[in-house]
Amino acid sequence: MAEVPVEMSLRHGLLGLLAEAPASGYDLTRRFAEVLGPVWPARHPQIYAELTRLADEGLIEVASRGPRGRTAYRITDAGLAEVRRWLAHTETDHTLRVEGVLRSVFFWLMSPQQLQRHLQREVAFYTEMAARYRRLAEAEDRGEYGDEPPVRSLRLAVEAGIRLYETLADWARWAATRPITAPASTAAPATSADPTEPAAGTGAE
Amino acid sequence: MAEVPVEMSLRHGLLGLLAEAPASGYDLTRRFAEVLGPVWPARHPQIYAELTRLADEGLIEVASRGPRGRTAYRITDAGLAEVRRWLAHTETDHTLRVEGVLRSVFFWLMSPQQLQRHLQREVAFYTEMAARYRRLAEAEDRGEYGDEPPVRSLRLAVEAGIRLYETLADWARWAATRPITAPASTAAPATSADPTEPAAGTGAE
DNA sequence: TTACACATGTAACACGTTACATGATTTT
DNA sequence: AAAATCATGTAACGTGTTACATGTGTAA
Repeated sequence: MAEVPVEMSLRHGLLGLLAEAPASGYDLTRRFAEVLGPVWPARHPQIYAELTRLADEGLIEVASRGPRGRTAYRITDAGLAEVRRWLAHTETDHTLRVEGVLRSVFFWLMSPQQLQRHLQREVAFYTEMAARYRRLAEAEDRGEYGDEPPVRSLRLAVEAGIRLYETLADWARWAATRPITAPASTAAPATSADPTEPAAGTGAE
Repeated sequence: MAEVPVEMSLRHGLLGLLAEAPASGYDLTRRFAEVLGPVWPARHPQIYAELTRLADEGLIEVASRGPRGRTAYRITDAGLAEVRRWLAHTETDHTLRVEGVLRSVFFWLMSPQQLQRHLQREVAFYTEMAARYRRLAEAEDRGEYGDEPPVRSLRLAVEAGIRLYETLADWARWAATRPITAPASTAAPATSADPTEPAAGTGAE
């Protein structure tokens, strides 16, 4: 209680999910993995630890105990107030941390062949993710999950997923058309003895 | 040398920057803050610690010592090989971690007023960041930094910045038009007595 | 009866931030 | 002479991952 206010997204993510309905650490781990994974990953040890802390602080409480040690938690009034405080009265941390973009700063260290291969894989990945979120959005739009406020909120996050991954796919496609190491006339020349490529097999993969 | 291969973006980010030219911890801290900050933040204690480790492992070496204890490092052949290995032969970590999107999952816990206010601020922030990157891109396109491969690479990262922030700005604007808590007819009705708004001050902050 | 999904946890370590600390050179 | 900037570092802590460990209930 005499603690300084801390910012920490996982804790508020858990509180937010529990604001919808009681859930166990196991449930929450799955929701994080399935829905929030790409936006906010969290493994079970971290989740269980945080739940213990939240309970100690009175922001959540045990709702029920089930079969194999299953412990479901319910959010308390204090917990609800805390998520709301976080949402409405704290600054969003705007750090992005996109490794795919960080790597692009160093593309000049790759051979044109390696770069094309890399960007193709990136495009494939981002496209697939965009499609996955698009399917989710369509299911939601078909009303498969109802249209309660929590579902409408989730729809927004899903839309962000679609748009972000589409943007990254477009970006990677565009990047593939830009000459980096070669002074270049138009696009990739495909063949060239390249000193950046190690002689023999790359080993793994 | 008998170490297991580790993945870790900061270390490769540093190696990548040093592949361009020798630099000190101070220089690298500034480059991370100025250019890579929004994509990959790193504070000086982490950078100095990592530089020490990289030097121990022979991936970089002291290039020169300057005025007030300044120590510039240069990448070694082993270091160059390591960045290249990372770029061409390791999987990109595709985790996004965007707090602004995580928060959207819980928008239903905010009053319409709070939500509009929040989204307005988000739009403002993302728009400003997009503009900042756009200015950088324009300077690069004007040739102000030359057109060497490292600059061309950086141009790609800058483009990603523009596109990602624009996407987020658009998304936030779109989100503001979607009814969450109200069953709604068209757009935001602006006034409504809302039980989600706590009566008095929320306390701290 | 065997395997699988459910369910929770600990320990060790890797990564990252904040606060503190120190001192040198340069600019005003 | 003071302030700003350069330049590096330590210590403590917060956050996040991996590997290990353990046991229960259900379905094949």
